[in-house]
Amino acid sequence: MIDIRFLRENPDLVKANCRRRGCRVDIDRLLADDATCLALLREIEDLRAQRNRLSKECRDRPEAREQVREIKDSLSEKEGLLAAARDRTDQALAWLPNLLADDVPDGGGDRENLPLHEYGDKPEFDFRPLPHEALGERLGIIDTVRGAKVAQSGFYYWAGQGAQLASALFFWAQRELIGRGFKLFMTPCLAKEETLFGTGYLPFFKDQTYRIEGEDLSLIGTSEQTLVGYHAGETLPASELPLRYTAFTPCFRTEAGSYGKETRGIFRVHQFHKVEQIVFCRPEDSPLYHAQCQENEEYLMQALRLPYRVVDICVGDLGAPGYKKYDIEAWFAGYGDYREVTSNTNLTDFQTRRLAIRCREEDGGRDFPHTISATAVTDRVVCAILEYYQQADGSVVVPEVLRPFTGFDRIRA
RNA sequence: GGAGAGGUGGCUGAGUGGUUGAAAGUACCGGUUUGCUAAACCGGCGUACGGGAAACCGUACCGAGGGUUCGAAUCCCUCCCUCUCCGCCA
Repeated sequence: MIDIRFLRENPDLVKANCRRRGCRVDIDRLLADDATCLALLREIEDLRAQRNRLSKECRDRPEAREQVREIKDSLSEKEGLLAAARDRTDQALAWLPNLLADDVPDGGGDRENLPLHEYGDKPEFDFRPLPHEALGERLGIIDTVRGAKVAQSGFYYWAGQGAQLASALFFWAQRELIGRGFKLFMTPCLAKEETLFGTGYLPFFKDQTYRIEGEDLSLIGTSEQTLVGYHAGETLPASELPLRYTAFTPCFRTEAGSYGKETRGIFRVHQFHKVEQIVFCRPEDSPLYHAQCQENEEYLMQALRLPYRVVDICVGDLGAPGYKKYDIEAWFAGYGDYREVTSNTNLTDFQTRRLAIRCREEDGGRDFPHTISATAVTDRVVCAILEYYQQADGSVVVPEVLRPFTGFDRIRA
């Protein structure tokens, strides 16, 4: 949420931001509605003050009651106008995207993200490497057919050694993050609209959300929603920041409108699994912790020995709540290209404003903390492992760091 | 799912129509005093929004939303949540 006072004082800046992001909110109309609200608010508060004063006299002076009644009539009329104007401003404000960091690259979509650096050597094969879906099928560890039978196309099973490998990865990643100061949670996998709105998923990604019929509940698209929402309405002592939270949850996305886009394999599915990193920090510290989360992500990739590159996300690919975002794209040997496996976003105070999460300094000063939301690992990382570690005989070697958790060092058909 | 109880400030807890934004206690902050620890005493101590250079003023807030009334924490309606007992259950 953009601070309405910031908008009043910097309309041109917000307009420029909207233009850059292709956001169609009419700022002038928003400001006009806001001015109406302020004017009405002043009138209403004056009337209420009069009413309160007069009604205290009513005991001794019953004739004052008639005056109060008149005030009430004009009050309720103005209150109606205020409610309508406020509704319009809230609506517009809800759709206003976050500001952008100065150095966000231009660009209209994911093709124009800016590669920053690469790590690791792409593997050389003396055979033709397979994509993960082919490997998964041959090894009997990815079952999309039964996923579709039991649920729907876009769902799948990890089976046998594949499920063990995935579990090992997720468990290992959680342990690593705990070792880096993160507090582990197991969270609800459903959340109410307020929570999805507060974390910026609504209204922007409404069509990506599975909603439970007849309930104010939706399946979470990420544990970011439940981990950030955890502190909704709270005031955090600044001395306790940063708070680092992690959780492993399933993530549900309808992927409406993305049919035909990367539909092969299990790269884009309705349910995936993710270990998440969330940081709440003082506003001035968010670039620091954004970098720290990035370092954590890269550390995990490096420990797995997966080649990857880091890309700086351009305007067109940066979601409305984001201020600055980096993705890690792992090398998918069978696919023959880099593909997104994790992302790391500095959301500044966009979420904390919506969720009314504040921090209080020792001296009593209050502010909205910033949040960082970064992936640690997902199923996509398992896919990258399969493609990178595949062998000529069709087996897949288990990355060394995961062997203590899988109990085997190779997946065979 | 059935029956009952309840939601007031950081916490405990008074308050059933009129200077109650809310007693009291506790916690916290400042001060005084007493060898230390501690205690005693005095003072302060909610949030948000609006106005103001500021002091400060106004408005709103006692789970949420409506209603009654000149006036609602207090009365009425709806909803939400929590707790206890019973049933069911991983």
